[in-house]
Amino acid sequence: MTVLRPVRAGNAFEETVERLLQAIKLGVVGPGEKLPPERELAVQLGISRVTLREAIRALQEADYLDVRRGRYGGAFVTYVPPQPGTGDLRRVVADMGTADLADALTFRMAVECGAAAVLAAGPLTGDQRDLLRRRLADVNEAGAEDYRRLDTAFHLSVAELSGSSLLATACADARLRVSDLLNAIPMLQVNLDHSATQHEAIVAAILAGDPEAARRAVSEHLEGTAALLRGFLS
Amino acid sequence: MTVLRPVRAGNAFEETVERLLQAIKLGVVGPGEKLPPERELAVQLGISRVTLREAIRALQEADYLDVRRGRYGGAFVTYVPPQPGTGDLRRVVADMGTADLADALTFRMAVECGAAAVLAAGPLTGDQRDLLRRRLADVNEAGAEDYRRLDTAFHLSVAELSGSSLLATACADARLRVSDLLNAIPMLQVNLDHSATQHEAIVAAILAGDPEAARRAVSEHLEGTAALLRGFLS
DNA sequence: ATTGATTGGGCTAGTGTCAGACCATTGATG
DNA sequence: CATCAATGGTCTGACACTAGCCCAATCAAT
Repeated sequence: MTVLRPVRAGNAFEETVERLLQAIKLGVVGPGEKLPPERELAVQLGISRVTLREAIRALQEADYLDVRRGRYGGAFVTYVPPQPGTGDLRRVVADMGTADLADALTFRMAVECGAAAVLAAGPLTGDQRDLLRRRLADVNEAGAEDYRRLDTAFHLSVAELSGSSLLATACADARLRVSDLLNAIPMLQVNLDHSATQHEAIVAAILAGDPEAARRAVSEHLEGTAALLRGFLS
Repeated sequence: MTVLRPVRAGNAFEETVERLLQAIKLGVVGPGEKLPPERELAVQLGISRVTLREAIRALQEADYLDVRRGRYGGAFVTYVPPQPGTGDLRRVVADMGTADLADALTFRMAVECGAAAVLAAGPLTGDQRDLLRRRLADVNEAGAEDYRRLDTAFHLSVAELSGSSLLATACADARLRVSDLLNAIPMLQVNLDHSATQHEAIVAAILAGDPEAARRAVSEHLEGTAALLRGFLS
């Protein structure tokens, strides 16, 4: 039964590593940037500094972080997303299992469509409209190294602007579950152009305040990604 | 930022109490039924028996459970959902905060609409169709005491049949967040009739394989509940 | 009445996690 | 060059949680 599932996913250390890995892989803290100071971060994550430091050390040893002491020191992100190639995709899928893959794609479709619809339905301030346009522009101007990160930022912005933190969390979770997959598929210019058009459509629908159109636009966009995945797998 | 939120909601004891309360309030284990044996349940919840027992004792002292020793003993649910009255509603809302309320309603709307659409889109086996009809019939035949529980079961069935365990979990979570509210609003015959019609529409759309209609039907249904809440609050 | 299986009740030793204090290093600033 | 603020590094005592074991109660089957 769904409700009598494990109370916690693992011990505090493991969960913390997972979280930091999320922040890094999703590009919340990009390459060269640093995590917040330990004391601060520990509070944000609701754990003790000791546990946080263990997690940081693990990521350091796995070459995700470079930790420097002293003032202006900190834990700097060294991880750069791998240049994608189709070769890895099957391995990534094998790692997560096809059932989980379908689950993740379905979940993502549901929550992101929902977030876009909610956002389009509500009134938007000028700042919010600007942010949305800014993120859209960022993706369009992005080079190959930054593309995934800024694409993620765009999608998460839609979720966060919806005003529902539960939805935003769900979208972040969903995105994370597919991020390894996305990183493994090659970026072809055709697909990038296609995505750009779809991103435009999403923003247009949201700014126009048309929930149905927004939902449809997101749906088509994500369906495109899913189709791409299936294409590389078959 | 969404991704650097607390790693754990509280200590194991608190989270366990919360979970068991979920199971009880959502009617996963109905009045008079008993929880699984401690050793078994502890494994399911991924916690030690000691911690589980503390949680059970807390619920026992709060009169949710009656614990009996010996063979054929166990932790029996004594909790019966309170007969609803509008008086409590304001207090419940005050407890959770209006921002959280809006968040919960939004989240629920997104995930349940998504689940219904997914379910309607996919092919359904005969058994699945039967289960759906069965749950619908259960709600319609339910007496006042069983109504909320069977209504929950109906909604959760839609989510679980969608085949996405992530979505099902999200729906259960969403339902839980509003369950206190639902329990606090009075059940008027008009509303029950209205809900019954909407439930029929949802099932019809799903069985017809029409995702758009299914989404719309769920949306109207939940919007009705939300409106009802607003009505009692204003 | 006896037995045996099932279940809750309780104990202990070991490990995980926490809060808080203090130390060590770094580099900008005066 | 000395200072100082910000930051990572380390230690300690307390508490939470776990695994595993054995005890106590209950009740159907014999």
